[in-house]
Amino acid sequence: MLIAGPTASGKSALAVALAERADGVVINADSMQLYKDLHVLTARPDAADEARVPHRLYGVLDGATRASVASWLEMLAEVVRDVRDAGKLPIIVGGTGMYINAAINGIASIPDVPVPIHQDAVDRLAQIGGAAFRAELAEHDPVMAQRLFDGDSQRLVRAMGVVKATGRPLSEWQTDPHQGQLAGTPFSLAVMPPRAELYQRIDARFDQMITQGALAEVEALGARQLDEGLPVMKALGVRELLSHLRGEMPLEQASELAKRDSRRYAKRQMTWIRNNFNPNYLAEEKYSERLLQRIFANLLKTY
RNA sequence: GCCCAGGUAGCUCAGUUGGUAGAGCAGCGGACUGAAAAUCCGCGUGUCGGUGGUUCGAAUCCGCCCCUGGGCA
Repeated sequence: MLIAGPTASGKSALAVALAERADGVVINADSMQLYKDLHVLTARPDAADEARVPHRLYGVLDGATRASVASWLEMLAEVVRDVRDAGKLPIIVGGTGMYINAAINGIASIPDVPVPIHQDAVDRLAQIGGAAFRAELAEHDPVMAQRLFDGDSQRLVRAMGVVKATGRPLSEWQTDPHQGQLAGTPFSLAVMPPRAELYQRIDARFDQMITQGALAEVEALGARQLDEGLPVMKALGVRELLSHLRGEMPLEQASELAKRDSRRYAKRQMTWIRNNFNPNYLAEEKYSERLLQRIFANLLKTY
């Protein structure tokens, strides 16, 4: 089973409820909840949830490491196999569209880009700017250069790194047969609450995170002096709360900015779900008992 | 009650000597193939407080009314 939804939609609560009734295991498909450093701020399931049903792939990586779709997909394959071997139902839940997409469709098998080559691309881009960098990329991978914008630094660097490291354009690698998708056809669900209601929940939840210790968490993360480019450092709220802790802005302002970023993120997630995810069941409301009953009815009808 | 200053986008405000309006923020739509809570692309969303008038033409000028803030009583 696959559950997608924007942040604060209640998809995790739904996953737990379904797992309880269907002898399932909840498996994380959320890039930030992979890291152990930010328990509260990334809204990871709490001890009470974990006591109700088994959870996998939550807080399994150190913040100093860099996950990727590919590494997640590998971990996922192993976990799903374990869960199935145990005769339980895997329930994959998360808001990271690219991960969910990989679970359904797999990904092209592309060699790793060595760190020095990646770093060269990063430095080069910073030095000559996006437009010139993209022109250089066009000499190695015209298809990708055509497809990307000057400002899309992340994809430009990735494309350059791959072609330099492998001698073959990323645009070609990506047309290779995809691998690693899950076997079978999952029952898929999307939780898409009304916008205004979701935004209210996001705002309220952030205040709650603060009272539950998000600040201390971020302070501890900051004390580790990790590279600012690491994924965990990009979690929503980290930048603003660190800024507040350095005395650069009042907590209230940091909160407002973090909430705004979270709302924008939720909007991007919903755009992704609308246009890239075709669920067996679309719930345009937040999680509730009634919703659960309707989902079960639908499930039985489908299978 | 009188005197000022204001009422323009969801918010804060611009708006030349009259030619039916534009910035920032918020917001909305979209892309997404190994950092994805990332990284990008696109879009003003409007009874210019109301109503009469002057004018070919009014957010701009005049009258009256309503509302907000400040002052004087």
